[in-house]
Amino acid sequence: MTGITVLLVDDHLVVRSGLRALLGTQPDLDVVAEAASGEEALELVEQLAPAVVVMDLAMGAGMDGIDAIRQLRQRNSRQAILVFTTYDSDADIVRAVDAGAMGYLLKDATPDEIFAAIRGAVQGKSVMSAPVASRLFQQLRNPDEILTPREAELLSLLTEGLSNRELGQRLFISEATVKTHLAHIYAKLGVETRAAAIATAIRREGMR
Amino acid sequence: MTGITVLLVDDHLVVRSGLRALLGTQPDLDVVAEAASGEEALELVEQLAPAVVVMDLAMGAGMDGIDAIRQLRQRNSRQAILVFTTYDSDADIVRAVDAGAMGYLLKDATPDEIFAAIRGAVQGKSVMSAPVASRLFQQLRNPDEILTPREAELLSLLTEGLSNRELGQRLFISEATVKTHLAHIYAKLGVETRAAAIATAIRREGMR
DNA sequence: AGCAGCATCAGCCAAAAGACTGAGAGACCA
DNA sequence: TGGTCTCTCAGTCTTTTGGCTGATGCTGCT
Repeated sequence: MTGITVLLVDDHLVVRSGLRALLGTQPDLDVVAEAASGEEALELVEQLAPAVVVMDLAMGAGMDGIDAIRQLRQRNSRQAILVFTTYDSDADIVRAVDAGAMGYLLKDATPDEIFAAIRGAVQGKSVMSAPVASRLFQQLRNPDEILTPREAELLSLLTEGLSNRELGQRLFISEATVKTHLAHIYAKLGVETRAAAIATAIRREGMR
Repeated sequence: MTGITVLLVDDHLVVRSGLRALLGTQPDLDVVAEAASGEEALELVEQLAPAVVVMDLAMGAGMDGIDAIRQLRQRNSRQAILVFTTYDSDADIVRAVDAGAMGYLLKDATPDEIFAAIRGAVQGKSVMSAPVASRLFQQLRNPDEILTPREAELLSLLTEGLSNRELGQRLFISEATVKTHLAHIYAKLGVETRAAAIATAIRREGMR
């Protein structure tokens, strides 16, 4: 009678109980354990070998979700890993998929979406929330929006609040060059001011 | 037999079910309804007049938690309002308390803390998570660095990348006033440019 | 060899942001 | 009543940013 065994990983107790309550309504889904940290998750996977791991990315202290996914993959465990998180940051999506996540759900997903994602994951299907999918799709369609390494470097410093002059000094380039790079960055990010660039960089790209 | 009636407000279904499951273990706490938005919350409060409203601050679209709290206070309803959110941003704390919140809990609070906060709130006690309290405490020691509610509101919008003009339009004040507020904010944050202010706001204040 | 992309730089101009001073209205408190 | 705080606004001046055009050297690919 054993259905699909599920391990929940989230540092927030309310989220874990919420998921447990939701999944409890489905006869074929069995939450076999909960973990509040990446470390705990690794242990429990080893002990219980659940079919699916539902994992938050942001985990208070210690190992974060991405690291945990990587570790699981390295131990070539065969769990299907589903990311279940609040933010649809481009960088997080790419990193999670790269680390080996099977699906990517947002916390405002409907119960049906969550159930479907879990059932799909054990069958090797990749499921993601609509906003997440559309972000990935958009990235594939617009390669123009990919920052060059130098631009990314500049953007990273930009999020620390440096002025053009300081950026130039830090990177050993003239202020004119800084401006050129910034203009390109703004165009690629679809913004018009440095403030907006910083805001989108931190939110969308997950920089900090 | 009626216990303390509670309304849950959070745009994430899992969080609502989690809270409902947790509160369900306490015989004296009755979750009478759930709302997924600020608008919905206002309606349900009017209809059901719950003793306590447990409210998330970040709510996808539309009215955010702070606005909802303000509206509730204006309709001089006597609900105790508890903020239940993920981030312990200084600015959010100030604004929420200013708007009329009785307590401020973080989502990684233990069940006992949550229960105690709800029971305390109906008796007029103000309860907050330890990290939140320590932030407020630290602020009291450096009164020069405390942002006024208006400044906090402005800073919050600032982190979205708005220009001075846009800030003025959004807050219905002149650009001159925006500049004055910004000058004060910069002084309090110890920065000199808006970019740096955004950077520190996001890193130090946990805004996003 | 030729072309495309990247990184570098200059100069010009308009717009935005920031520093500084001063000031009035309302709230709150001693 | 007087003092303090907060929020509001104005004007001036300097600095910074951003938009635009154009240009050079390097690399890698075809």
